[in-house]
Amino acid sequence: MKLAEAQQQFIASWGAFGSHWGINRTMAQIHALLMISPDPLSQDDVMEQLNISRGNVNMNIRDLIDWGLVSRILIPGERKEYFSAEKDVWKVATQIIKERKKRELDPMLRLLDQLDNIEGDKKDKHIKQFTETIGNIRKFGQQADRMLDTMVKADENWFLGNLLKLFK
Amino acid sequence: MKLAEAQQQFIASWGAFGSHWGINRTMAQIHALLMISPDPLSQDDVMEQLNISRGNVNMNIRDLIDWGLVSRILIPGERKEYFSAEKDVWKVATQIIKERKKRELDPMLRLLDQLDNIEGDKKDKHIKQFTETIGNIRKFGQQADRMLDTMVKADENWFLGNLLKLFK
DNA sequence: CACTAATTTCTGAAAATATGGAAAATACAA
DNA sequence: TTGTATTTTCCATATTTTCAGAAATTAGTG
Repeated sequence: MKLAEAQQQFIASWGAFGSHWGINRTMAQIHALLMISPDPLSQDDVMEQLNISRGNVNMNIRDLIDWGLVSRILIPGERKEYFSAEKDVWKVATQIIKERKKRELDPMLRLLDQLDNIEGDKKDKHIKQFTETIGNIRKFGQQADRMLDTMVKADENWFLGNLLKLFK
Repeated sequence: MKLAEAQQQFIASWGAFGSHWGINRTMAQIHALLMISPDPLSQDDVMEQLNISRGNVNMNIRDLIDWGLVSRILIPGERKEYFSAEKDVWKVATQIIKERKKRELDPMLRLLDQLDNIEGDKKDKHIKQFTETIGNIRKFGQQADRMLDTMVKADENWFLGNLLKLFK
């Protein structure tokens, strides 16, 4: 397969993939493009290669920077800003986990804490089912929370090593 | 807190939560409602409690059944169908993992396999960066794939037990 | 069969989201 | 300053997604 074709496919699929994960298509495509680019790219480079407008590129690159997946690169003597993506897949994954945990899991757990105390007859089946469901989701969420925390802090080799032992 | 209020909040948040995860809001809300209902509900019950149209309820319940999260319940003597959600959180989680793996991770890995063989000068930095990125994502994906497989097959207690040992 | 209850599909409308491109703001150099 | 390159914001438009409600289909009943 030719490089150009493979690149196109990868960018397109990464975009589609991302959109199943709450990340918009364009943002994921820009991310894909930067991951396979050996050198940092400018906004104009991205515009040209993906055929999207300046405003769109700008917004999405800013989001990627917020997510900690892309960083600004200043090239001495150049006035333009350049951008480069983290290329270590482990770091990309833990960064995404960290952010999503903060934005989604943590608030959900806080809500579940609040919902845990219901007034009324504990024997009522509606109350019983509700508190039981909430309680179980909470317990599960807390486990997941701890596991993800450890994972984010961990070193890749340590993690994979232990994991392999576990899942032999 | 009153039960009714807590239920409302849970349903609303579960809906919002789901929409970050490629599951549409209504579908997640119906799922939430069924999880906290002690008895199976009919389409009309769901319509009434969530204020959504018959068509919408029908479509989304069908999707939930496809995902393996909800099952049809036939009550003898009753002509209506009733629906009930899996309430074991571990089963819910593994079911979702299983489905998403099948729908997203597996196709992505298949694509990456294809993209691994690029024609051209292996010294070219574009080719080098591309094959390296693809290769790393692939390796990572395969690890995740194996881990999720094990997890899906595993029993909850075994899994959590081992996990706790690992993440102490 | 015919009649009715219940489910499913379909369609256009509405809401939400993404996008392009111009205009405004900023940064830098002379 | 002033002029120019670059980035960022803004908002009208396009696209996608969600949704209600009607129509069509299916299944149960006498």
